[in-house]
Amino acid sequence: MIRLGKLTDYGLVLMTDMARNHDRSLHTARDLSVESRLPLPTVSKLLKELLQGGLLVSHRGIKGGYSLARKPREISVAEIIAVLEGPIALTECSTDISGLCDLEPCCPIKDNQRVISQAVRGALEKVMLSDLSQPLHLTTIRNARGNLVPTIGFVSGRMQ
Amino acid sequence: MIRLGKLTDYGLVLMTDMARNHDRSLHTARDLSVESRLPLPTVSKLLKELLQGGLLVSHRGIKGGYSLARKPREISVAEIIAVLEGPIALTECSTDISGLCDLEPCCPIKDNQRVISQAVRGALEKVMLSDLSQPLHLTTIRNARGNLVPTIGFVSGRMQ
DNA sequence: TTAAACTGGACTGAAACGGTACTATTTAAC
DNA sequence: GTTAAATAGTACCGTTTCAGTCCAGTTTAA
Repeated sequence: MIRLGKLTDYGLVLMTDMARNHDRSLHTARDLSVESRLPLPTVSKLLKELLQGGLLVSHRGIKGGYSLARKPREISVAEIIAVLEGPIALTECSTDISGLCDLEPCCPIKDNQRVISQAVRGALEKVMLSDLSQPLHLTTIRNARGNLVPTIGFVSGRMQ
Repeated sequence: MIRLGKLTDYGLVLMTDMARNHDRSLHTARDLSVESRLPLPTVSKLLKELLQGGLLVSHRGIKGGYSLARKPREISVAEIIAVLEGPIALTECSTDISGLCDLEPCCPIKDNQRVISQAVRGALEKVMLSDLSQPLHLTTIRNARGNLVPTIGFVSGRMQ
């Protein structure tokens, strides 16, 4: 399974939450912890990283907090992942930093790895934070007949 | 960094190698080990997994070996990765198996995770093994003027 | 001055991963 | 029929990475 670490997943949750409540100018780590049901230390850690990655701006001191550095539609999922997991590449070979792979000088598929990484990167760059935050709230969704129904933990067939 | 395990990377190397030497009907683990410069036990292990995943067919006994189950253009990179790493999903939540996530009943972005996973999966399904094996051999590539130049460990700007 | 919030770094237990070894089974060739 | 070469299956272990936590420091509104 190609997978993101849990922390990156949580990071996406936090970013999505901030995008949803975009009207609120400042989000404290504590608030986000409660809303996301994630432990405070973890939330705090993630916010720091997202800040350092330039995705958030912070206001220190009491009455401080974090807010999105840009509009949700201007932040791609690729960026968020890159900040939390490093550059998006499927192997060390695909990174721009060289010298990490033993087979480097004669690696048979080095350039092909780039093809793959680029495909994934391109796909993720097209998904924006606004795409994650707007479409469906989990509490109510519209069913096939167009009626609004309360839903818990069930996902519409929209994507599949 | 979204990344594949080293073993998956090696698996791609092996599959690519078999696709390149597609004329040779049978490839032994030993041959592939020499060609790929990968340790024999590792190669052997990978070939077993690729076999079980249905990507290879095997012939046992002396003069045995492995060969591709289908033509290179009919095997996608997504399949290879899925065999070696499990289903392509970015988080446990994105898998069809449920009940793994604590937040499952009220996860705020569960359906959105699927959007992301689907984007990546779609991208990888479009890249076929034949795309990896044919385009450029590392020894010679064509430069901007169309001249064939010997190249070692350098990649053309084709993708970027 | 105080309390609430961010900032930075360090630490630890657990899980995953890479890598290897061993044994059994199959089969072509002599 | 025996042998040697190859696949098939399983089990193991050391290393590394990851998730998660904690603490001490800094900033700033009230």
